[in-house]
Amino acid sequence: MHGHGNVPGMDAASEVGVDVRWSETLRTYHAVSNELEHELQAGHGLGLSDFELLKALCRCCAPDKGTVLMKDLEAEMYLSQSAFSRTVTRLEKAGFVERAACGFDRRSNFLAITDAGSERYLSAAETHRAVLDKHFG
Amino acid sequence: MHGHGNVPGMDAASEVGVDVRWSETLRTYHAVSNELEHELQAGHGLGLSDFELLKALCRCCAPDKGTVLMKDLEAEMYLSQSAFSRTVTRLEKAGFVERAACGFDRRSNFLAITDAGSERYLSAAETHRAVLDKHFG
DNA sequence: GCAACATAAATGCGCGCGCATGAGATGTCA
DNA sequence: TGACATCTCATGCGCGCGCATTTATGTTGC
Repeated sequence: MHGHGNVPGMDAASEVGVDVRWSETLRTYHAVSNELEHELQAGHGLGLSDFELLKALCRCCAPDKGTVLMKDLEAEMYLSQSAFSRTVTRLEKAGFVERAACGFDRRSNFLAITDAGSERYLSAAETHRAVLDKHFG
Repeated sequence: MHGHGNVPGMDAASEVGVDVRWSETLRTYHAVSNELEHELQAGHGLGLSDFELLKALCRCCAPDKGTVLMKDLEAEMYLSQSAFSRTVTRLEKAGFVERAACGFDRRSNFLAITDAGSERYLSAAETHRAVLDKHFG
């Protein structure tokens, strides 16, 4: 049953190790992301992708201007282009983010975080850190 | 900005460490699960949850009988009860799994893997291992 | 200048997920 | 026994996701 391969000895052991690493990743991911999702939603009205986008926006934008090109921000995230676009729409409707036209390329948009977005992110980040500390600390 | 807490010194460093562990989990999870999803779907017509259910079914059932109570199998998986139920329905329609009534509690169902399910799982497991080896090996 | 191709973002679509609820079977207790 | 809680599983519903396509621009080669 076990061992489809041709190299005997520590082959099976290393394969088991790979399995263990993956199943621990799965376990950790589901436990933490489920709790993050619930806590962020209940406490701050944010989904995990919403939070991650705000986090990346705070991290990537110039400290003075607070603005990034959407495509650059998208590259920082684990989301498809369409999911990213809709997350931006969601956050814009909530007033946490603003699209701004780019002067030299009218296909592109800048993205800026609003004051409300900044405040919401900062309070959500405390919840976020608390959950992470609980699981990893 | 950093450090909302009360213990100075290595506080900030440990918090960063927690962040890094979580973001690495996120990165690994997305990279591996996306590739697993694509490879399993393209090569064997199975989603990741389908595969994980077959895997748990092979692992949990008695070696001779090949059958488990649905609720027991559900407890082994990172799926809600409804998602689990629908995954079973999907796999049953595909002919990889069979529901069987439980004699002494008519609420319950046994779940059994079929020969076709076993074959499909075994070939998919090779793809699965290859992807895992590529990322972790 | 213009046709062909490339890029940024939005949108139509189907799918799998979780939550809430429903349907049916079983357990409990007066 | 009858009323009611509990358990197992299925289903209605809305949501966020990725894929494919569309729309609007830019860019390149002739």
